[in-house]
Amino acid sequence: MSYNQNKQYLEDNPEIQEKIELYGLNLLNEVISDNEEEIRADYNEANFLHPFWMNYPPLDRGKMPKGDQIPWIEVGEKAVGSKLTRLVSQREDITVREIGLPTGPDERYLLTSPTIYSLTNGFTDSIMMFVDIKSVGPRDSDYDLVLSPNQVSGNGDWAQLEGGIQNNQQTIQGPRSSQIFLPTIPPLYILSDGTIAPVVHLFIKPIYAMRSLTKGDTGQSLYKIKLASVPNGLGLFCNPGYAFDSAYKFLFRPGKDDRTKSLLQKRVRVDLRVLDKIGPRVMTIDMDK
Amino acid sequence: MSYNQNKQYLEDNPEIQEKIELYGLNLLNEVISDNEEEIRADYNEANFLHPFWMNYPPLDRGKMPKGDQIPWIEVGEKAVGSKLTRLVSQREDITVREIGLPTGPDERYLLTSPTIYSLTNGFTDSIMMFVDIKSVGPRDSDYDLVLSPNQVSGNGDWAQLEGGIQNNQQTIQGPRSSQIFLPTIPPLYILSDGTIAPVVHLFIKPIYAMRSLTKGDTGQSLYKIKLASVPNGLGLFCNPGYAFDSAYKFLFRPGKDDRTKSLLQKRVRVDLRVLDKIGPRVMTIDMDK
DNA sequence: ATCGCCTAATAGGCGAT
DNA sequence: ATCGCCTAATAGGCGAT
Repeated sequence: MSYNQNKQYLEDNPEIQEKIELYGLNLLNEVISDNEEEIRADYNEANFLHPFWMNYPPLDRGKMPKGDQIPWIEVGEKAVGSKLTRLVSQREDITVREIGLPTGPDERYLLTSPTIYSLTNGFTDSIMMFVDIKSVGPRDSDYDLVLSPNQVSGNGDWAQLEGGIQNNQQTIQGPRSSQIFLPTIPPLYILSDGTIAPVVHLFIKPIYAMRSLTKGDTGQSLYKIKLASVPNGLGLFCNPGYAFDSAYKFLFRPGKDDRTKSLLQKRVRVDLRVLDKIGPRVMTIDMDK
Repeated sequence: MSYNQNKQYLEDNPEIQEKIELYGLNLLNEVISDNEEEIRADYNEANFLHPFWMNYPPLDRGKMPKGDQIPWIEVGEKAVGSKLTRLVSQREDITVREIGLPTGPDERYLLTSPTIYSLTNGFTDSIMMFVDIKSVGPRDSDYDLVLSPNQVSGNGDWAQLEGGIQNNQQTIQGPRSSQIFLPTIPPLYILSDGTIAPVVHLFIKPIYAMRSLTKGDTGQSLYKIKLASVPNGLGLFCNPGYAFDSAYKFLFRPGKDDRTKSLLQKRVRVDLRVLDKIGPRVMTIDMDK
């Protein structure tokens, strides 16, 4: 049970976890800056290619779609999300491994680097990168993340050897409403070769403009990218326990699911305005041409 | 409308399209062979990590699940699919770009290489790789692919400049039943910089064993990987028109969707036993330890 | 061997308050 | 500003015939 020992160490030394979370955040920020041109070009290429998909677009969905918007989810997942994973893997001192897991976010990989070794004072040279792409257009909120249980880690207790890790349910109290949220991800993994891999949760939020609304133009083009680092389960629920700190009230708010969704599977909202108060965990990058 | 000119060229020279399809197939095969160890290790790591997800597994789905199987979709998509994309991008003479598109398969990217330039006699140096991961366990067929409309290209007519590309609906006649299938992907793209990118459709089929069934063991481990190259829309429906050739009867069979699915959105089955007759388009790689 | 019955998980637009 | 109403698209296990 080297798991419990290492979890305890991370719990007792929250500045270590914070360092590697900011390392991941800054890494994505750097990679975006270094490749801004390519990201914008490939994202906006979807508009140029309109004749190739216009007769078979992803169909309107949800409640009362206005009809002038095209679901743009996959453009961001590929031209930003997959691309950044490749670009990260090409960095000089970084090694990437796609470790098998039956659930998790869009992009997930073990990232190994001597930089992590020195940031953690030799505790580990690896982190489990959990990166999800969260696109929005001009009609949805650009200041929150809607997260599924499989995208958030919890306190990660592992009491019985045969029992596996377990997370506590959290009551999410918003200004008007409340719900339960049950994160399903452990705060760290111990791999078969002994690698200690704390989980780092990053979110990439491509924000697109609907040019029909602003410029009398057409297409949905990349406007901004927001980056966010959400603390892992130990930081959120153990030490320092941001989720329970009144300084960060409404960090979590109820998500987008309706009452037909099973209580324990509901998504939660993370408010970037509040997350930003915890530290330099939110970045906005202008991607407009 | 350089599109029509280039489409015509490819249609008139089906051996060119075939060459790049086999190039893509062999590329994936090589990359798997060269990295067999890593792929197997990362895939099977999901079993070692059982304690980390056992309390929050992906839930059983579909009709009458037996209860001893765990949805293993994402293990294959990441430890095989995403991994192969990264490994391809690391090849010496290959460049990868994640071109934005609102629909398509799991992995899609523009692949540029001098090898393509010479294979096509200078027609183009690039192909649009459309790669989908299709996992199965011991209780599903290992000899067919179930393909969504967004994973298959069609004849790709582009008549009116403003009209965009259009594909013909196909009637799929199986031994017992029939359905309509409407592919939604064009056989080639012309990018904003003039790049001609014929679409190459490849399928990676990780086959896992349920060790509880065979060895009195536990876990779902990688057993084989099948690779398949499905001809693009020009080859299938124009020239030579494999879909209509009685030598390849039942290449397509009805898919897995039920009658509630809109007629034009139904998936189709591609029979690997028949596909194999078209040429060396199916490969099986033993991945058992 | 054929084929379709059947449901989890993801995602974010947009209205109601 | 809050929050939940609401639906497309993907996927493959497994039974019925």
